[in-house]
Amino acid sequence: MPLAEIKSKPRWERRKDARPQEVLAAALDLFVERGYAATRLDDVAARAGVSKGTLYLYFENKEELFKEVVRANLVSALAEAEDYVSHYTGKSRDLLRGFILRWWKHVGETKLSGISKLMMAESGNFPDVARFYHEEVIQRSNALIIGMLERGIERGEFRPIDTVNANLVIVAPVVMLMMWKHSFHSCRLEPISAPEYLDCFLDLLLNGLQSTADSTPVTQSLN
Amino acid sequence: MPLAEIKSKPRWERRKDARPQEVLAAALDLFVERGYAATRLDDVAARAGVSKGTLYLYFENKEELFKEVVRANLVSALAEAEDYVSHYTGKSRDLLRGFILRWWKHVGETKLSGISKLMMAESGNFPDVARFYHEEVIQRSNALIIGMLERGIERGEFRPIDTVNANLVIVAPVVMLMMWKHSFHSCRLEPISAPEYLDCFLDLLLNGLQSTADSTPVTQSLN
DNA sequence: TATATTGCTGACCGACCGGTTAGTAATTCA
DNA sequence: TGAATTACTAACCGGTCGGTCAGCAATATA
Repeated sequence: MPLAEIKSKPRWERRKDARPQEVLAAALDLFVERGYAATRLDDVAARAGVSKGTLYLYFENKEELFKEVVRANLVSALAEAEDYVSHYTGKSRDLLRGFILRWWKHVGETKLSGISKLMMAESGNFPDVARFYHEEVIQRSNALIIGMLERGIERGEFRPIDTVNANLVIVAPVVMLMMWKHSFHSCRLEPISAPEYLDCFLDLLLNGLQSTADSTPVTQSLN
Repeated sequence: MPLAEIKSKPRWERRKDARPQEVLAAALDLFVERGYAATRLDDVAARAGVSKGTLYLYFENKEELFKEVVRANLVSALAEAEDYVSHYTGKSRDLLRGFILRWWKHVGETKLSGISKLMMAESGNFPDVARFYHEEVIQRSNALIIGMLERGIERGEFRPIDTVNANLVIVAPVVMLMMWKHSFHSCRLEPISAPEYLDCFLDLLLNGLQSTADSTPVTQSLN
């Protein structure tokens, strides 16, 4: 019914307010699927249901679009995590476990994990984006984890260790899990089971951290 | 002295035997520096001191060139590691520590770490290369580490744990260290100290693995 | 020195992609 | 209803890059 359609529907609509959100959503999808460099703005536009020119009405260029995607998703998730940690009153090991499991739930097992993967993968080729991400996400997350480790050591719950390096060692398995999800998925016959992997990791980690003064057994649980 | 040069030097030489090695060396450098997709064959050719056309005399295309780089470097290093492990007779914890430190020395702290990073970063966009790397490198390395964990558990040196997931958890900090070297180096004021990081990691890991039956203290050393 | 062989060059092709802009059509307002 | 406004489109531009190929020049041979 081409004739009817011409009457009923305009070829496109003016929707100034809704466009930015729709573009951000499309961009998130594609950046996660293909990475930064390999994402074509033509495709972002198509998925958002607009033409490429429209992107440039709302975003300065590819880099700024990407930054907005990060701000709208990861930075906000990080703020929530900071809130969670600062209000926690229980044992340090439960705080650390809780933080890691929550981070996995809110980032790792969602699309957002693709952003972390992408940054590890491509920051070398895009120093400006790298600096932005390092300041807005990485440094804040590092401070958070180091703080938790210091808390545990001060309270005699953790062995005294090198917190700066331990932070990196702790982050590594979580980031790697996110990366695997987005890298060799086409090769692995059975994908990694995140709950089992995290159980195994937390078991090793918390046993490795435990102070000899604190003889409470390290229990495992996913909540 | 352009006139003298014309007499003394030909504009180029025929060196059929040396070319492939020189191209492989140049390709390794550039793949490590920029990643797979971002490496231009024109640049590889320039660094190898030949024209782009020459690359195609010795390698079918970009993908095959990359595979040859991997074979000539990583696959051979892996074969040596397999040899080391199969001939080891001491304690499992020392075997595991020795394996990790050797891997760091032979791969992590050399250019080769860039290849591991590159594969994590781009395998999603190049499924054929991913499959090749998964079969030639990842699966073999997994088998090696799982074997060491089983050895430790059988001998009562390690707690009985989920070896498949533990393998991934153990690899993660090492791979991440390799990746950091090639990703946010432009942001970090002081780069991560690999020896301290690995010390911290091995301390946490070996304490986390230790069986209660085996009360020998976990000592630290870098050799 | 003349001829044959072949390693190598570099100009070229076509597809791709970030970014621009002239023009068009949906909407608003008098 | 007509004019003014502006959100939006689509064709276009310049630069890039993997891959090709006709021809040239370095070597081998005689």
